[in-house]
This record gives sequence, C-alpha cells and structure tokens, in this order.
Amino acid sequence: MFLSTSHNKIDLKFRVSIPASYRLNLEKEGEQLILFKSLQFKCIEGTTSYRMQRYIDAIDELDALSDEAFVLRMMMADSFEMKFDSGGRVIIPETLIDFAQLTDKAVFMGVGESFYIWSPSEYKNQYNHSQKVLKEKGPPKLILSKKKILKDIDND
Amino acid sequence: MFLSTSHNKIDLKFRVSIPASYRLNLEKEGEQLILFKSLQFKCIEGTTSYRMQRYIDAIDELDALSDEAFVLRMMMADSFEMKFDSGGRVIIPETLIDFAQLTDKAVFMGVGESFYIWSPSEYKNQYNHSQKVLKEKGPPKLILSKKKILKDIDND
DNA sequence: TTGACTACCATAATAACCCATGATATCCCA
DNA sequence: TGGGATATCATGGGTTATTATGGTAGTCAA
Repeated sequence: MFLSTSHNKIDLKFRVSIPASYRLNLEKEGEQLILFKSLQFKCIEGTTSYRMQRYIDAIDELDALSDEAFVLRMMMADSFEMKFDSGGRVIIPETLIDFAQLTDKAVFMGVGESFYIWSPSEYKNQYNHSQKVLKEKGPPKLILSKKKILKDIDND
Repeated sequence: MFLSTSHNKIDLKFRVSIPASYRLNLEKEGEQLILFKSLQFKCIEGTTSYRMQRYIDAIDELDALSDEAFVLRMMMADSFEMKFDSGGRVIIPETLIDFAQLTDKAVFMGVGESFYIWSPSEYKNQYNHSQKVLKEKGPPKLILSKKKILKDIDND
C-alpha cells in the first residue's frame, strides 16, 4: 500500500527519486511500477503492473465499442513501465511531464493502491479542497460504517 | 484493543516510545502500526495496517470525484507506516509533529480500535471538555448502546 | 564527432540499528 | 508475606546503512 506524501526534486534530465517506501512496497510485491495520465486529475498516477493488468482485464468485460473501453485503451496507450537507476530514480516521460505540468518539483501523494504525482501548485489545490470538504461536511465516518456493515452482510 | 493513557518523552531525534501494551497488541495481531493526521482533532491517530486497508478498499467503491473520496485520499497521503527500533520506539514524521504541535512530550490515549497522540496542552483541553460534558449531560448511555449495536453487527 | 541516453560513482543528510542504563514492575521462594 | 533476584520499560547515545540528489564516464546511433 502506498502511503505518505513527499516533495522530491526533478532534475534537468527529468530524473526523480521515487520515495523509498513506495519502492519497498513494489519490491515486496515483486511488482513493476507503471506511470500513466490520471483519468480524473491533472497529475500522473503510479501503480503496480498487477493493478494495471486489472484495468486491461476490465476492457475485455466491457462492450468493445463502448466509451468506457475507449477511455481505458487511451489510458493504456499513455502508460509507461518505469526502470529504476541505482539510486532509486526514474526518468519521467515527457508526455507525462507535460500533462501534469511538472517543472522542478514533484509532490508524491500515496493514496493506497496507487499514488499521484502533482506539481506543487496542483497538490496545494487538492489539499485545500479536501480540507474545505472536511471542514464543511466533517469526517466521512458514516459512509465507512455503512460500507463496513454492507461488507459483512456481503460475506455471509 | 488499545487502552490506557501514558505520557512519554519525545527526544531530539523525534523518537518516542510507543507504550508497551500497544506494541503487544500490534504484535499479537501481527499488524503494522500506521500513524496519520486525525480527521477530527488536532492530534495524531494510530491504528493497524489492517484497519487502514479497509479505508483504502472503501475508496475504490466511491465515485473518484466525490467529496468522501477526496477526504479519504488525503487521509492516506497523511498516513505513515512506522518502524520500531529495538527499544520499541518510532520516529514521528515531521508533518505529524507539526500538525499535532508536539514538542518534547506526547500523551498516548488508547481508545479501542485506535489511539491518539496529543500534545500535553491539547490533551488537557480535551480532558477538561469531556469532564464538562459529563457533568452537564451525564454519562453517554445512548452513544454507548449505539456503539454496541454496531459492534454486534460487525461481529456477525 | 556530436548529442542523447544510460549505467554507474559521490556525498551530505537522515534514518535504522545496536548497546547501555536507571527506573519500575514482576516473579519466586523462604 | 517480605524482599531480593530478574525481567521489562522508557530513554540516551554512538555507529552504520539508506535516502535523495548531483555528477561523470560509457554507449549507441546519426
């Protein structure tokens, strides 16, 4: 599981250190790292090859001509398998750099099954938004406990 | 189950002993310790990786653009998996130290499925507040019985 | 040869690891 | 039940490993 947040530097060669805890997580699972354009946000998403395979499988389950299948295929096309150098860095493909409008800093945001790479300013927007929601609506504990009960019933 | 309260020192390296009873609890369950920013209070919350995985699973079932998803993702991003040294200590990440405004003392407060880490002054505020509520409203019978029902459903 | 890319080395800061100690708690047997 | 022996706890400090990042030499293709 990908957790925690860190601000790492992108150097002139577009190299950036993937946070050690993410690398450890990948190693533990024996998984490759895949980077791709997020479908929801102006950021790069990173995940395991296993999870990417699940997206691919999902295409087969969909109507081949559906909009969903089309979108998922587009996502595959802009996905890259990353290679680490001896210092735990990867070179971010230019397409992805441009898409997420990265310059010299990258914010890594672990969100469980995957992680996001934001420009510092976009990250700040996200952070502020979530803080605003939290303040206005309070913690989402009701949803969690409902889900919890549903899960248990489901397992019967 | 995390119970009891203790006041431990935070040293110059941001190291702090996790109370032995909490560690035993984690060991018994074979679980990792996760620390994260509380969504409700100005304190750090600690829980098991199992419980954190349940939150992560919940994200997948939500609409990615829903308010709940935003809050939960940010909660993951502000979560850290802790490693113990041979003396049962962890290093508290700086983000969390700042958020809970900790300096040289930490108050550990076990609340069942998780525990809180407060600065002594915030802990005192919370304690006084709870005493005040107790005096004005009496023991929280209704809340207790509701909790019990949730637990019973959970244990099915 | 030039330019782009790739695989290694270098380093300062930080975290992990190890051993030590005093204080408290637990045990055990007379 | 008393009280000394033993284990465990919270804490301190020093040594080694890891992390993030900068740099350089080698490789391949035009």
